Amino acid sequence: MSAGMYSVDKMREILTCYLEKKGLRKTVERYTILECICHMQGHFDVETLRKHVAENHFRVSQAAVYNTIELLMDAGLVVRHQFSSQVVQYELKSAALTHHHAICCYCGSIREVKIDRVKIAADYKIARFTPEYHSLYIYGMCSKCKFREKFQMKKTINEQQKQK
Amino acid sequence: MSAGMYSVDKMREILTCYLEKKGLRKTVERYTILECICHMQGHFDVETLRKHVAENHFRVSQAAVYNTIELLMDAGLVVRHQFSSQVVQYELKSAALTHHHAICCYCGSIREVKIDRVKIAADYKIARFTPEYHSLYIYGMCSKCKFREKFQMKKTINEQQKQK
DNA sequence: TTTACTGCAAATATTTTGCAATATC
DNA sequence: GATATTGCAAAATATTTGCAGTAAA
Repeated sequence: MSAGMYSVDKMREILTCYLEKKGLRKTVERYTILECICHMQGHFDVETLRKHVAENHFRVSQAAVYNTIELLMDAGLVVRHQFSSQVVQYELKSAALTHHHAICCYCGSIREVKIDRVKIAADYKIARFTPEYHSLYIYGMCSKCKFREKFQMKKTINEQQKQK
Repeated sequence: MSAGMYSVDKMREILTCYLEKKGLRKTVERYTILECICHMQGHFDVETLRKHVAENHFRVSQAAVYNTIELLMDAGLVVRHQFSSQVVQYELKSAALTHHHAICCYCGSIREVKIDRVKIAADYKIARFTPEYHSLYIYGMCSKCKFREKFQMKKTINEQQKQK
């Protein structure tokens, strides 16, 4: 599932197309970062990505990471998520296309859920707007928290954080 | 539409209930901030809210604004959004319940869209998860950008920002 | 009277920017 | 060779935290 529906090669190809169309340069950093993202499972934040790049290949500056993520989003290869925490998360778009997210408001856990995207897409026919991609975030209570609640042990994220 | 489906009084009541249940204090700041949010149209960020509070009522510290927004989210009165920009936006939950969001990837504009929430909710029956609320973000191209594209004037958000 | 909450200011975290060096075209 | 892109470090922005003072219960 690491690279979702597309292979790493396909991703590189899409990036190349995008860069050529836009007249941008094919730098080693851009391809390296893309490849690292493909090999990371699921969601990631900027810092995690940077460490992953450093561990596996070579050093890339913070600025380049930010630049490249923006570029990859623009190229339609990566999408941004903001779940309950403060940290912005990213994900390969081709992976994101295979699921939605169920977020527990009580422990902050995030679960990927298979939901028929076509069915949902069919529901929104918006006048004067051409949809390209959609994100559905479902907030609620996971089974672990439901269980805890039964035994009067329910804690919200706020309360958990205050304990620190 | 300022307060969505609920009146300001109803909101205050919900807050009171929540504070009493949790054994938290009914401070002037909490009620003032809630009231300001009710009177603001649509989305807002922390800084805008702070200014609005200052203009209309009295000074509230930044820390208190952050604390209170967290608390209001916990109370189920406010929801958080992260659209394309870096700035986190908030919205009254009762208002958010009346629409979803169509976000233009090319100019960053955000449109509220009426979509049958019940229909969407019916589509996700998740095992071992109790849904309470969901957000649907539809990314695509608005009519203005579609028009611009026709005349080879298409610009992405990235390109627009670089011009600054 | 107790202590949760606020204001203030400093600390931390996150993202952007300016500029010289470098690598792509 | 021209210049887009990088690395670096500093600046800007956003959020959290510690602590003394204030006010809710």
